[in-house]
Amino acid sequence: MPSPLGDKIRMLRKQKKLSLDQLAERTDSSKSYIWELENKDDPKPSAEKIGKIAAVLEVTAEFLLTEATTTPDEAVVDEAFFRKYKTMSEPDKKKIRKILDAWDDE
Amino acid sequence: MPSPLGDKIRMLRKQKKLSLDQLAERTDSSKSYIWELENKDDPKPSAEKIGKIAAVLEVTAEFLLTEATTTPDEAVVDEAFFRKYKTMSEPDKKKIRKILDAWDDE
DNA sequence: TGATGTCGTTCGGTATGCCGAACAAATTCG
DNA sequence: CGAATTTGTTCGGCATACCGAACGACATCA
Repeated sequence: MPSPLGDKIRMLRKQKKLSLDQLAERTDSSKSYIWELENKDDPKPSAEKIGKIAAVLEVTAEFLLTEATTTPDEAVVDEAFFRKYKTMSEPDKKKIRKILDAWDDE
Repeated sequence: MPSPLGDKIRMLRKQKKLSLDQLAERTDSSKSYIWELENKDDPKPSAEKIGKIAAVLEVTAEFLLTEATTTPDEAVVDEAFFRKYKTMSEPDKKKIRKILDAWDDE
């Protein structure tokens, strides 16, 4: 019954050898709530909590929240793409963004 | 009485010429709630809502939550773009890459 | 053995995130 | 101008995020 978010939190917490109490303390939460995040069905924490938890666990909030749907080697290609994008001029980048923006308007 | 978060949302929303209703629709929210985020004292939205709002406004969630200024700098916009790109299907991503590859041999 | 401590689990209550619907203001258009 | 439409605002209420406190499970150590 746990969620991907819960699994990630538990895994990272144990990796850092923290108890529920310790993680709770460092994230201004209660341990019962950390437990809920790890074990309940579909937790919907606030941005604030996720931010603090991510900081303590030394990952990005994005990592905790997204489903990691790409394979590692896809990720490499994506990173390369992003690097190239960043070398472009601002007006050109804007054009690319526009293209992406309009992508799924039927 | 508005918060920094509220100011940023309002600013970016107007910049994109969206009404409360339109932004609400695109973020699976109600317009009354978007209004609350913009105008209430100390809003504490869920990570889910902030993620969706950030995506539509084309900034990062961290920018909305932590940054002091109301206007995102280039890096924030780039990062938001990259996140949006990563949500696309692999074939679609490939097309975008092709476009970028063909960019500078005019 | 049983006292002490640490860890995870459960649960009742409170605050508030978030909603829909009604209302007010502004804007468009005849 | 007035009617229609679009925008922003207010408000009552449901659902749930988040809490503290009590509980059981397990290890440690006298």
